[in-house]
Amino acid sequence: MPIFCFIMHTKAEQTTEFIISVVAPIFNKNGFAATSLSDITKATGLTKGAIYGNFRNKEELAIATFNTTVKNMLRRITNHQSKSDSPIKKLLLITDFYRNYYDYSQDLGGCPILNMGVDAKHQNPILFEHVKYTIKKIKSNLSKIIVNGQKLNEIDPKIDPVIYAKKLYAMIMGAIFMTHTMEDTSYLMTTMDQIETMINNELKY
Amino acid sequence: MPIFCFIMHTKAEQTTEFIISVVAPIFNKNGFAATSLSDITKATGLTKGAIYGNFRNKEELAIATFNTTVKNMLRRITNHQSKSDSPIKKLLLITDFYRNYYDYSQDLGGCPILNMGVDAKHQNPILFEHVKYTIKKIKSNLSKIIVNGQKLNEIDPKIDPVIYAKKLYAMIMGAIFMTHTMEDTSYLMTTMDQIETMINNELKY
DNA sequence: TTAAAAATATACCAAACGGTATTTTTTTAA
DNA sequence: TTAAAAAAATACCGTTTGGTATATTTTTAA
Repeated sequence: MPIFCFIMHTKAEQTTEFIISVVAPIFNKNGFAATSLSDITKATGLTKGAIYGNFRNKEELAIATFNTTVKNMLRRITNHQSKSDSPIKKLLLITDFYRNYYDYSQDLGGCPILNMGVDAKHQNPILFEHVKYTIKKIKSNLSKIIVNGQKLNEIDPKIDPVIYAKKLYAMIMGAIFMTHTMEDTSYLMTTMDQIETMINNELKY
Repeated sequence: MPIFCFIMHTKAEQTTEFIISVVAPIFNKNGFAATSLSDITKATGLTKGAIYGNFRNKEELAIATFNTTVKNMLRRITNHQSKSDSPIKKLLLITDFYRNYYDYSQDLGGCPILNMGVDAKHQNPILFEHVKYTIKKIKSNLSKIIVNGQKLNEIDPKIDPVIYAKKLYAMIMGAIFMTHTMEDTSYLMTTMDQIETMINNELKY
């Protein structure tokens, strides 16, 4: 008969979570190939035995760290945009979220979608698929907000939701790349200004 | 007394150029750490002796490949925008260039600025400086076109050239990232549409 | 044609790589 | 408290890593 355990996690679960939390920013910063097992053991203070007892191999660990980081990030965005029911205001809450994205993503070791999108493309097809899946989810979230805005007569019905979602997310990713590469948050700020202008001038009904 | 040699290159120069041309897309695709000397010798058909006879180490070779690829790319953009003297038309020629950028950069193994910007950031400070320098050059080119457009009364004098150049280049880089990651050129196309709309609606005087 | 110089190939190095089999330690539940 | 089970540490594996010293080949210019 199984024992239901609500608060405590087993030792294994705790270790697994601990490894992920410590290793996630390392993989995010250095990429898959440039992160070695010795980087991982050094950072965690654990031995290879412990790592390979919790993860089948380096790849599985890398995927777990990416998925965990992204899951936390998506929850945060969802939380943030749930502060309003109005689609237009939801979009403005998203630009607001990304205005603070540099500080947030710095703690993660950079933007995981950007970093893994570039890193995994020619290195790790499975990890790369996870990146694409994540982008599809975010894009779909954006386009659903636009569709909803059209239903509620907040957004111009002539707008193509999918195309506009693509445009917006490309702009966001570009601002993230430029801000991290040039270490200059004004890229994020001015791009969010531009998106807000577009929301007001092109989207609003 | 030196002999001036206009057509022929010495054997060494030929080999150096050959190595760069073969290895450039490999570094661009895989990144610095994930490209091994054996990748390099395999692709060139040369031995380590030949490689290390032409380059001090792996890093110097990586920098040489990046600089060569970028130099060729910048020459191509410069060429393209020189087809008009009008600043507004120069900007439209740049969007036109990036509409074809997916096919072009595919041959290079992806966008070197995007790939190396992400890859080198936590791996190779010298290479990363080269990326930043390149971005500054491109951004400065854009802002000079805008300044010139204001001088010629083609562009609204209320526009801040540096801020607008940042905005435009962030959008371009975002479109490049999305197109390469999702393997979908519509990101580049719709972003260029948007930039052209901005040129016509916000920039034009 | 030939000898010096330059370029390339060969053979080798210690260190680090990802991964595994085995032993020791710790946790678990009776 | 204790024995079984689970987790972590240790010791080891073959391979690959970037790099170098030396030998060989090729180019160069007299």
